[in-house]
Amino acid sequence: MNQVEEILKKNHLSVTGSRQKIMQLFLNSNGALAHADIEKKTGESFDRVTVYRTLQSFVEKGIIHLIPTRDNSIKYALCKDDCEAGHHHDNHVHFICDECSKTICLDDVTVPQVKLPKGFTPQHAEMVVNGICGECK
Amino acid sequence: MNQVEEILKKNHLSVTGSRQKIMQLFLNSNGALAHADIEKKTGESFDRVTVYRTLQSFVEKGIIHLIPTRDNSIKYALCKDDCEAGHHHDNHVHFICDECSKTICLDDVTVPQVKLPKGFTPQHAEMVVNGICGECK
DNA sequence: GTAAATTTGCAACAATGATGCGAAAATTTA
DNA sequence: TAAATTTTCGCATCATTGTTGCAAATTTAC
Ligand SMILES: [Mn+2]
Ligand SMILES: [Mn+2]
Ligand SMILES: [Zn+2]
Ligand SMILES: [Zn+2]
Repeated sequence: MNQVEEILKKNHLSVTGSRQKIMQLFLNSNGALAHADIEKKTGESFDRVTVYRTLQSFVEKGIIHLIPTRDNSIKYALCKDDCEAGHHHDNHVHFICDECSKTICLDDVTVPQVKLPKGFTPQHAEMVVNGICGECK
Repeated sequence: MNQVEEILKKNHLSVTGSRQKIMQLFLNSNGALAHADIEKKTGESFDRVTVYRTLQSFVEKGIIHLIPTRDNSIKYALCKDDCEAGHHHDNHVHFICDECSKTICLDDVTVPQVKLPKGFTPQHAEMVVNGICGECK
């Protein structure tokens, strides 16, 4: 049983062509992927709707997480092992390169806490940094 | 000359019905506005395209700024006085209430700096905090 | 007040995403 | 391993969001 199959089985997802191919894409890619990237790379293999539904189920199972971007395009990236179905707890900073426009999970940089005004109760914080990445500099 | 007209003139925008009405909405509202909010509140007055273009020109002039959200819906809020055309420099944290789903500029809370891995050069950072706001708690 | 510049509304289009449903594929059962 | 059951897929269809070109209307400048 290969790595892809293992991940799907572990998360109680049936092993189908689209899921295998898309999961493999995430494992190969070193940055985050947009829906459009995936559709481009899977070529003619799958229907657009299937790609949407596959990404949704991966998110629900805690296999991948969404990354908010300033231009409101959704990106997806693999979660670390400790995310569970229905409850993500990655809390790392994301970096978007203005040069190559790659989106990178900075797994080792945690989102800092900020002191909020009286009355505000924080639940979750996201931080996205734009700039030039290591490879483009 | 009222406040709205003053703001428009100061930013070298011709004073038109849509711009006046939409600017007034921002001045009245205490939170950020989505395109849909604006369309709802301006009722039948203007075309959808006009609202888009009005918001765009306000952003370009540095009158309002975009707020990224986790669900990838764009929100807009008034900039502080020191933003200029083509170059925003609000760098405050934004808060989104999970209860009333209001989006609030925390003007006094600046986005903290984070130490990035070797090679990464930061240019701009956004931080969005979700939780319960002062009024909902 | 008139000419020039800008903005508006409309039509048309593109991109993104959701849903219902029958056909196909995967998993379970025996 | 074959049949029964469950799940997923692909297609058609629709909704929402946002963009563009262009002629008509409005605003501004003179
Ligand atoms: Mn990440
Ligand atoms: Mn703000
Ligand atoms: Zn780069
Ligand atoms: Zn609230």
